[in-house]
Amino acid sequence: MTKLNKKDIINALESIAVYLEIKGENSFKVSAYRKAANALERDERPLDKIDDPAKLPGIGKGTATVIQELTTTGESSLLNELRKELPPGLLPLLKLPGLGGKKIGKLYNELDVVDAESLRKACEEKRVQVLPGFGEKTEEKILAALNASGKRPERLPLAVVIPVAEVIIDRLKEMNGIEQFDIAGSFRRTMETVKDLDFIIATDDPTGVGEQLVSMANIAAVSGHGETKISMELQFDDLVVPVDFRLVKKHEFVTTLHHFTGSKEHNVAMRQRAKEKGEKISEYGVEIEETGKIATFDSEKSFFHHFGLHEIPPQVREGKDEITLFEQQDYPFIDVQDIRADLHMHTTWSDGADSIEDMVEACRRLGYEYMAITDHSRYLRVANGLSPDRLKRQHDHIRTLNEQLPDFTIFTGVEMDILPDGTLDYEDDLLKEIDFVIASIHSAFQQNKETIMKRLQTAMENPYVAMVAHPTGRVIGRRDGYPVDMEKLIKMAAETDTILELNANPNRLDLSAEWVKAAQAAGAAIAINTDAHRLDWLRHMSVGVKTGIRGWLKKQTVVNTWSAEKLRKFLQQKR
DNA sequence: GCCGTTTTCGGCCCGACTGTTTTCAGTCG
Repeated sequence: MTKLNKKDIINALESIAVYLEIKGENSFKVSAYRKAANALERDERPLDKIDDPAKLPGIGKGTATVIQELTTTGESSLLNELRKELPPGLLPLLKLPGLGGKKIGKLYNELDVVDAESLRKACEEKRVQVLPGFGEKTEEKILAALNASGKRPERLPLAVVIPVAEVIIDRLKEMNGIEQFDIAGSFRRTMETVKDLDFIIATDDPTGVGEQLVSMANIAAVSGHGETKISMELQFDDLVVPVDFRLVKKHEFVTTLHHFTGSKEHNVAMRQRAKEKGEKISEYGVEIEETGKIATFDSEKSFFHHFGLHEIPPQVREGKDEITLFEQQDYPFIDVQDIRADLHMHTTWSDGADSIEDMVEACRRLGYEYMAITDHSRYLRVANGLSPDRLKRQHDHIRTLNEQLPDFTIFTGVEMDILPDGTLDYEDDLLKEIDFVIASIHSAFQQNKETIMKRLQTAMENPYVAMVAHPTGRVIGRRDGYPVDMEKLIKMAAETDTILELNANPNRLDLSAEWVKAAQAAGAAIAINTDAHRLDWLRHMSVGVKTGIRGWLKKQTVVNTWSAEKLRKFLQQKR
């Protein structure tokens, strides 16, 4: 028997839900299995620490029995039964847009469709359009979806859609008849990847605004155009981004924004809370059932207040325990206003695009009190890494600049490579002269976990290394990074007083939110830095801060919210 | 299938849009 882990069991429950859906089972029964899978996923304990799954909300007798069976035998008789009954090739069909359980069930029962290939054949032979509930258009759409499937990634990295969102925002600002707009969805929650972009627009003239929207540039297709909702695909070179617009009245804006910000689970939890006090939440407001009156709000803050809650930031609206937590107290989240420095950036001295002077000027304009210039060390030749001599010259230059700025501090710094053999790129004699030494891995990603951990350990134990940058080396949607034992790394960071970076570049977001949470809990210090290689990347700070909020990051944990003096003292105690 | 000091039965979050219909089912978020 193969031992199943928690993820396997969650997947099994989800498969059962999909099979039942195709079978045409009661939709509430179907969602009961999905809910059970969710409940298991949301609980942070490992499987063997959950002695009675039926105690979790959403898991009852039936699903608990299935979980029990999966844990003890590695199989589920229900799932086995369903697999015998229905061809597994039907499951992926649910991903095709426009096809749900009911339609797939019909296709299977009436046309013997068993997988994508037989579905394609049925469409090509025009057997689908004659089924009741189907038609010519449905058949065309299915065929188009089959041809498109697999060609496009299901979710797009945040970094890829940020520029698209910015273009749309600029266009909305130019349009007539828009009173207010904001972006919602997983983009607003600062998820690492998003499926589409959702914009909420307040207007008295939905028809006029709708016409302007569908005549925008870069539209590849308009897939839906109704009174209050317009769906389209925008195309920029090879990149296709699905975008939804919701058009509502000004007084409905806040509840619509909240609704489409989600998450779905958060909304469900909020609605349950509303129901308990005899109210009903929809995107158009809160209906007081007794009087039939609809309450609307002028801010999300007052919306949450209405339910006896402090304002919950979008980034933690996950439907976990945030709602009960915000009943009692506010939470001291980090805020972008708290940031007083950026401690990781590059200039023309290595692979940056802009001069030291320009970076300094930009940081001053951002309202920072101090900063660190951290170009690459000599090992990174492709990035024009600095020899000890060039580094010393650069630091002399920085000190001169610093003297001219009475109200601002530039830390000398470097992003020093941790070499493949585990040694550091510079000697201690040189390092001890530098204010802020970052250690990073940029090479030999394929080494095993033990070797990588040895390298990181050497860096962290060095008294002059202030911080480890982008701790896992991942690039979202492109590469996983090198193998790191994160729990051990976090423990070492706390023990050696080495700062861990939350790299704010939206391609990296490294540490990820979940590890931010773990690092803070373990007492490690965190810095949020942009790693800017050009002036306009300095603006990524807010993405980093929002990712921190997703990890429940508090202001006090973040070293670049401290004063320059406090940070210097912290660095000194390690030396 | 899950849930419950108003309920152990009868609800389950709610609404928009499309393509099929000829008043609505299915899908989606």
